[in-house]
Amino acid sequence: MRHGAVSAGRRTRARAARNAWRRGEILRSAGRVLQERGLAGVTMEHVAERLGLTKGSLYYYFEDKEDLLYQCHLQATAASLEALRRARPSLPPDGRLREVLMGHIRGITGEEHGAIMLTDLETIAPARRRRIVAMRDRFERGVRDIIREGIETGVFARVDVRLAGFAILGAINWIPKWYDPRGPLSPDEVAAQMAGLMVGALRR
Amino acid sequence: MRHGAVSAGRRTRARAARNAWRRGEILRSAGRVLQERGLAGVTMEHVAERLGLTKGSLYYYFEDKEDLLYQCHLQATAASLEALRRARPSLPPDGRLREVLMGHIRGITGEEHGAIMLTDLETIAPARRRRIVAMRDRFERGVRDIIREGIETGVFARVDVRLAGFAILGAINWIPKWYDPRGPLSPDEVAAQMAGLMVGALRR
DNA sequence: TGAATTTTTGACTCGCTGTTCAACGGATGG
DNA sequence: CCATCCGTTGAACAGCGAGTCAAAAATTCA
Repeated sequence: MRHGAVSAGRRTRARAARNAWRRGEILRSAGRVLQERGLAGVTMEHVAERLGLTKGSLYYYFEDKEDLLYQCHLQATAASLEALRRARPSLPPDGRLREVLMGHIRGITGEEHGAIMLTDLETIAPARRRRIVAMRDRFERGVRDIIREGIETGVFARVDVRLAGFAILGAINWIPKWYDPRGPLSPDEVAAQMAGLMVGALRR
Repeated sequence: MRHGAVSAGRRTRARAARNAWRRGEILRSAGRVLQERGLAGVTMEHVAERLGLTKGSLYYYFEDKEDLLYQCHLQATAASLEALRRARPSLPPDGRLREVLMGHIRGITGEEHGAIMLTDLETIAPARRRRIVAMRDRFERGVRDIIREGIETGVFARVDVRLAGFAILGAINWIPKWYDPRGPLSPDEVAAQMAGLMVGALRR
């Protein structure tokens, strides 16, 4: 019995892990297709095809297409928030901002959850959209806080914090439009160079 | 006969002007709907509805949906190129860049051809796409040239020209994602402030 | 006014794509 | 070796939305 229970537990856990991995695979696939064809051109079949599945299978893992898109957004936004959380508070504002931005950029250029930031939130129903927007706002606020602190400390020039935040995040979110992973710059290099550029632009 | 010919000529010209105006109206309508619903959510019916027309009418002015989108892109890109052309060569690099960017921003935030820059070019067939890309490249090259000149003149800091160009244009192209025309900032104010921010970031 | 021309309509077709579901195979556990 | 459950299939359906077109309406011109 105990043995049986453990065994059952093991099975379930292994299954669950497999399941989660599959979900992740689908999300990545969706991210890549999204980047290639643009939101307007993505079909469930495209997403499935890329994994050698049929579109029917996708519905075993996700409620519907919107759910799939939503999870993509969620994951991408969560990754950026994670970068914010991770930034070592011991660093001065410029160093800290650099870390946050690099994390954000890596999340966007990496394979994990291809640049969904770009796609329109308009296609997602209000309830789900609110959650994404709330997370995104929290991230933006975090970035602005660092900029503000930098100005007060005298490390950064006296810019309009709100606008500067928008400008920096816009510059970053735009990266997928021109960045080619097969090009000479690795994701890490882009992250480092772009983050350096931004922080350098703020510094005085 | 001569009279008849002249009269016919007049008629044709007036008609053509009306026709062109209508086309422009449709493009503007498409631009606005595009901004509201995102490329994935735009239907021909939406575009027509906004003007009190039926979608059938649109096909009198445009070949198909792709053609409509293409013309939107064309107009927006042309406007930015125009800003580049207009920039007074007598100005120093920083002033000239400021003028170009302001023109570009006004084109994006204005009513004329609402932010199509945002939407994916992927939905447009290769032949047409090439033309848009060529124009966009010409614009980007123009901006980079100014940046380079500024660096050589010593007005701008020694940044990576390519990356700086991408960053600046990204920051600008992202504006429609957060800018609300009904907010406190007029399009001209946004243009002035953002352009100022960019040029200030480059200046050394 | 009447004829000619431009513009708009609205109903129709048709392909595409999201979604469902009953059935199937394959792995897992006993 | 059987029973069970999981994951996948592929066929079917439904609805949406692009595009068509003959006919109607509006406009222009003589």
